[in-house]
Amino acid sequence: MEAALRPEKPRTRIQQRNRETILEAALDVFSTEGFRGATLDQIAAAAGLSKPNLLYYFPSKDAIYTELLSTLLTRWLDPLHAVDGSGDPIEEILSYVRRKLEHSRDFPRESRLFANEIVQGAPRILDQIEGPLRHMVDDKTALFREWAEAGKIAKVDPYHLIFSIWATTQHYADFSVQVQAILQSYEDSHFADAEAFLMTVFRATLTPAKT
Amino acid sequence: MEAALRPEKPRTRIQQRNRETILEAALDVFSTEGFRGATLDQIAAAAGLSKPNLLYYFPSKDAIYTELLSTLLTRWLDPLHAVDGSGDPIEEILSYVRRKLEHSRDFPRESRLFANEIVQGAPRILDQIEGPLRHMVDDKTALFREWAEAGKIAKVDPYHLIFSIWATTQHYADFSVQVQAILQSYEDSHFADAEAFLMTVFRATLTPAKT
DNA sequence: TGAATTATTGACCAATTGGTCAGGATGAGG
DNA sequence: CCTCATCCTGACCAATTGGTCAATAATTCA
Repeated sequence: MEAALRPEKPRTRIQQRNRETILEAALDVFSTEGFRGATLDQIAAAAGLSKPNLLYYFPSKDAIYTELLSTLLTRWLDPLHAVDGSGDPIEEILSYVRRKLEHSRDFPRESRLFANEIVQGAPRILDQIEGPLRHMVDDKTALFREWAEAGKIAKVDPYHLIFSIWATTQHYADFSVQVQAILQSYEDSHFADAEAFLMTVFRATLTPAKT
Repeated sequence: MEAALRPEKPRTRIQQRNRETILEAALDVFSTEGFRGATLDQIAAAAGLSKPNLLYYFPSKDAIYTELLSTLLTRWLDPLHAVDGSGDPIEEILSYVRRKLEHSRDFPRESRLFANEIVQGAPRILDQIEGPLRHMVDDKTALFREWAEAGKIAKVDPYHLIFSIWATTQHYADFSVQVQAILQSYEDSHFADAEAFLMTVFRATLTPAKT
């Protein structure tokens, strides 16, 4: 049973190390070139391995990409999972924004890989989106709606609220070239400003109108 | 002089028609596959022409792509150009948001093509971004800053304001697959909701605090 | 109509790409 | 030290891809 779900675990140290090296290099290449744009030769070069050696550890280019995508998606969803009814609603949502922004700062390649996949029609991840992702969003929007009914946050469309959080936070990873070209900041210095700005925006949006 | 700036204008009717057919088909293909992912065969098939015939009208794959990109960029920037000091500041900015959202609804392929290019590091449009685009943004942020000083809009970072407008509006084109998977709306029906939501967000963000 | 210009194509090419395979190198365990 | 499994590679392959070219078809226009 276990074996059926996770058919292969790396056995030797070498396997462990090389699989990781490959995935790391592949993330670099796939995130800037997209699936079709990336070549095994590029990945092999980036990993410091020969192309046949890549294919000793992974059955195909597709397999590398798919593995990256699936591990990526869980991490992408994690912050949303953490949103629950325990704390102050507005602070809860603002924390989510903050976590997503940190995600963009700390894992920009993952964000770009995901962006590439979605922009191009999500050909190999659509079922994940229509399944788990959609369900979790449905869950959280229900929670947001409760909060709105109870007057704890302003009455805004919860789906579009989530979209706007995704859009504004991911922007700093996905469009970082543009952001840096405009701000002429070559480090991550602008993330602090971005956070301050987004806190203002979402606090203003979510604070209920005075009765 | 004129000729130097626009070295080649389509001469015959056939040229006019076929160049347009090709660009239209190429927009379809490039926007969903990215530059490297797209093939001349795909574009030729989509255009209903033979591959050598494509290359009779355009010198290379690159040339088709570049032509699309440059015409696209001007249209992308147009709405920002239209923002000036003539009207009420908040309404002026909200109009900009509305126009950008309409752009996403009416020209999603252009938006995705642009997104593809930027996500992948803007290899063939970076100078356009560092030049004209950045200058216009610098212009408009200066205007926003004046408005903020004068107390006509809230004091928010004008650069991040613009980023957030781009991010939230383009999201509906670039990530339309995701949006539609979550909302399960297969038409553009959600654009009206998105507009209402974004109007709320930016009005709340820009309305100055009561003194 | 007929000559000149423009449009179109099949056949072809060199380079690239994902992937295979037989055999050799390098470990780990006894 | 020997053996066996793991690891690695050069050489190779078929398919794809951007692009060329000579020859043919269609238009244009006098």
